[in-house]
Amino acid sequence: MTDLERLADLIFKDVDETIEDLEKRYPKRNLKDGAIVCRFAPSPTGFLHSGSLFTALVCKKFQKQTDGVFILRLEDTDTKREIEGSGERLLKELSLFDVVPTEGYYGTYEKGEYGPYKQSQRFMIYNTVIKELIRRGDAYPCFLSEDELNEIRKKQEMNKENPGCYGKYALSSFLTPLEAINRIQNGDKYVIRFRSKGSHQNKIKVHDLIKGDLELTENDQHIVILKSDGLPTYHFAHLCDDHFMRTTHVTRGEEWLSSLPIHIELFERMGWEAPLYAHLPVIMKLDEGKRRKLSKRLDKEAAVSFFLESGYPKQALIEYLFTLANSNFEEWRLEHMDDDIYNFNFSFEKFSVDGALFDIEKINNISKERLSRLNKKEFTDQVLSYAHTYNSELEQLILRDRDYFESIINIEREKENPRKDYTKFEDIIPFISFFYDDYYENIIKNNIFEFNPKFSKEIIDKVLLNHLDNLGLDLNEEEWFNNLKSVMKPLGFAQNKKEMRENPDFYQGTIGDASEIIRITLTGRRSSPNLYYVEKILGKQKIESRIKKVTNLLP
RNA sequence: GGCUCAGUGGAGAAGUGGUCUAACUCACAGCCCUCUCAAGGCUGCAUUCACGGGUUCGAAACCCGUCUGAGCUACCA
Repeated sequence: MTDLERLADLIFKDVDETIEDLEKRYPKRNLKDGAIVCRFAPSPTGFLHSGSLFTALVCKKFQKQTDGVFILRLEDTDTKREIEGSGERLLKELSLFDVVPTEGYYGTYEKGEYGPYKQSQRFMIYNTVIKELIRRGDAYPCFLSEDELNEIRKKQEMNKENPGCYGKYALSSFLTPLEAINRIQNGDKYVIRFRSKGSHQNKIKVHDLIKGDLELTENDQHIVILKSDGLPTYHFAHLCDDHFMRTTHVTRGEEWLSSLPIHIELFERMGWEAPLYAHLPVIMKLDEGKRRKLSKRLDKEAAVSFFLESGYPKQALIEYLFTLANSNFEEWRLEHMDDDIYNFNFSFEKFSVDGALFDIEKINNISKERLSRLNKKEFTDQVLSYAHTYNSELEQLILRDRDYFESIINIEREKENPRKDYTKFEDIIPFISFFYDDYYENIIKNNIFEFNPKFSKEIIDKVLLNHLDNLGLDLNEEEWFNNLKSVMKPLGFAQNKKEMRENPDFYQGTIGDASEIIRITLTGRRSSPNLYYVEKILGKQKIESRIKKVTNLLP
C-alpha cells in the first residue's frame, strides 16, 4: 500500500466503491439521435428567479424538442444560504409555468435512475471520486486557514500577481502524504483541493454553443473540491453529477463562463468527455442609467411570484422569455398566432450573446394580446384560478354570478379584433366593478360624478330622463345608437362633430357629450366599454335606479 | 487591478463584404376611424450601426487601438 492510498483510506474510511462501480450504476443513456439531456440545477435559497425560469424554460424546450431528458437537480450544498422549503417552492413555481422536469427532484419523491437528485444525498459519489483522485495524487488535503489564505492574497496583490491558491502558493500541495496523514491524525482542519496542472500562461480554445469559439486562460487554481463540511463545491459537483447523470448539454447562466477552464480541466483529468456548454445571457435591468443583473433584492420582477400575484397569465411570461431566447420567435408568432408556442423550434445559434434589458412593457403587450384571444370561458377559468389563491375579493365577485361576470368580460370579445382591456387579472376589479350595485353605491356615496361643468343640472336631467324613456335596449347596436341620436337631437346635441362644427351656435354639444353624461351616470367614469353593451348588461331596472339616484344627487 | 465577453434606434433585435438611404416586434408621436376608452388602419421615429484608424473597388459586417458596459476573480452557487 502506498502512502497516497493510506491517505485516501484515512480520509474516506467508508468509501468502498470505485469509479468503475459508479460507471456501471449510471450507464450511458439509450436515447434516440439528437436527444438532449439537460438539467436545471437551482440552489434552494429562496423563490424562483425570473432568470432561473428562463434557464429552466430553455431546458424544458430542448427536452421537448428533441425528445430528450430534463433533469431537475437540487444544488443544496451551501447549507448556510439554504432556505427551508424552497426546493418545494421552486418546483411548484416551475410547474405553474408548465416547466416540469422529466426526471429528478420532485419534492417529496424522485424520479429516474440517475439519482439521488439532491446533491447533499450524493456525497458517497463525490467521496468515491475524490478518494480516487487522492490516490492518484490529483487531489490533496489543504490545511491553510482562512487567515493564512488572506495573508497570501495580500502578498499576491502587493506583488501584482493573480490572487488565489496555485503553484508555489498552494502550500499544502507540497506536503508529503505522510505529513498530511500526521496532520489529519493530529486533528487539523482541512479541505480537499484539486491539484491543477494548468498554467496561467496558456490559453485554451473552447466552443460554446451560444458564445461561439472562445479563447480562455487555462486554469491553474487549486480549487477546493470538498469543503470542510464534507460537501462538494459547485465545480466538483458539476463534474460528477453531469458526468454520471449523462448530461449532454449544460445550459447555465453566463456568470459561469469564466469558470469554464476549471471545468474543462476537471473533465480532462478524469478522462471523461465533457458535455456541450451553452452559456445563456443574463436578464438585465437599467438602474440609474447603468445595466446590472436583475436582482432578487432590488427588483420585484425578479421573482416569478410577482407575475403570479399580480395576475399575469402564465403564457405571457413564457412567451416573453421565448422572445428573449430566440428573437425570431416573434416573427414566427405573428404567423402562428394560435399555435402552441412549443411548436416553434429553438436553436442555440439564435440566442443573443448579451443580456437583454427586462421589458415589462413588452410583457404587458404580450399579455394583453393573449388575454384578448381567450374566449369567455377560458378567460374566466384562468381568472378564477388566479383569484382563488391571490384575490378573494375577485373570486367572490365572480362566484356570486358567473354568467353575469362572463357577460361583462365578454364585451367585444370572441371576435376578430377583440378589446384588449386587461393586461393582468389584477386590472379586472377596478375596470368592471361599476357593474355591481354594491360597488356602484360607493360611487354614489362619494359623489364623484365629474360632469362637464358646461352642462347645467337641467340639461343633465333632461338627457338622462329622455334617454330613460327611450332606452331601446331591444334594438341592435347600430339602431340603438341612431335612436339615441334622434332622442338627443331635440335637446340640442349634434349628431356628429361635423354638424357641430358647421353650426356651433345652434348646438350645446355633440352626441359625444350626451353619451358622456349617460356614461358618467351609469358607470361613475368618463370611459367605459361601449355604452350599448354596458346598458344591455345592466338592464332597464339598474339603469333606471342609477339615473334616479344621480338626478337626486345633483345640486 | 487581472481575465473573459459584449457594444446596431427609448427596449428586444435582423443583419455573416455589395440588393442597408438598416427588416420585424414593443414603446413613443401624429393622423384616420369613433359615443368615451380599449382596439384597428395609416404615417413618422438610426442619412447610420460606441469612437478613431486601417484592409478593400466597396464595411454595420474583417483587423488594430480607445472608450463604455457586463460577468468572474470564495470552503456561494
